Amino acid sequence: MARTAQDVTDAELSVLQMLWDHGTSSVRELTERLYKEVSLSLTATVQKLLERLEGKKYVKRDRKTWPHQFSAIVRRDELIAHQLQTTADKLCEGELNTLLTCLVKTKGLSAEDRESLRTLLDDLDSNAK
Amino acid sequence: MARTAQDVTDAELSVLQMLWDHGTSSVRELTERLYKEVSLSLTATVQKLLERLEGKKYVKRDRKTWPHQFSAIVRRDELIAHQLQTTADKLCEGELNTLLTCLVKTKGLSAEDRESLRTLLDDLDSNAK
DNA sequence: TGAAAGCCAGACGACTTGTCTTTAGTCTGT
DNA sequence: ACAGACTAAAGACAAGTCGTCTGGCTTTCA
Repeated sequence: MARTAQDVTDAELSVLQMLWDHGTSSVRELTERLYKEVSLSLTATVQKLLERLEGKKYVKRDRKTWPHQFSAIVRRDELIAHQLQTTADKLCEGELNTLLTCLVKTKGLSAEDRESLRTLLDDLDSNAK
Repeated sequence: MARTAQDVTDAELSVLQMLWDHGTSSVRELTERLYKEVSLSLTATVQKLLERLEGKKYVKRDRKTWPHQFSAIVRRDELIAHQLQTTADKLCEGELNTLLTCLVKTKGLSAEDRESLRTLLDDLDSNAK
């Protein structure tokens, strides 16, 4: 039994970052931004990464345009939340709250960090009301 | 270039869980708990996992006893914090606060969850004062 | 219609990871 | 002190991942 596949690999993530930062793009544009140069092999690499991201439903492709236009269909914070949920499942039996507590407890949060978190919680409270 | 190695793999984690739950153990004990049976190959597998965990400084081995006794040298919450930091580094440029914010924002925390978090923050405040 | 670019499928090599085999070392009861 | 049983250590191995590349095809546009 070999290792379990990662949700998003490093190379895939770097493509996603470009899509988040610059919006809908073509393969060429992405390649230029990522590698500062364009070649047959490099664009093929990006193509493959996009293909895999498309399979994972993190990116969508507009096939009606030429060249195809790619855009992210997860937001950065959604992906983060998903990753955290995965970690929670593995280490805390899915208890996100446990994980949050561990996190807040163990890592040194600054006073400002704590303050902004508290504000955030307040907002949530009033929305939920 | 292949993928970057995982911090703790699934099989390694299951060994760690046993150490967390039952404390210092021998290879045989771990094997029995994990597989409900003992064989040459299974114990060798556990042995190898322990060896790798030792290399990662997550487990220590007492070579003075026979058979060797193994124990975890990270706590569960330390490992969790480390995993989260890794995620933060990858997705938020290391900003743990950003990650926390994303998390709290995106995932539905219950009112009780929010309350316990707030209490936790209060505790931290008074300790830090 | 021919050149330039993009699309796609498949192949590849380096690496990871869980498992197993083999050999050598250590303990136990008699 | 020796047979038998167990443990330790090292390495091999298969299956899978992942980033990269090649080569053949399609589309666009001058």
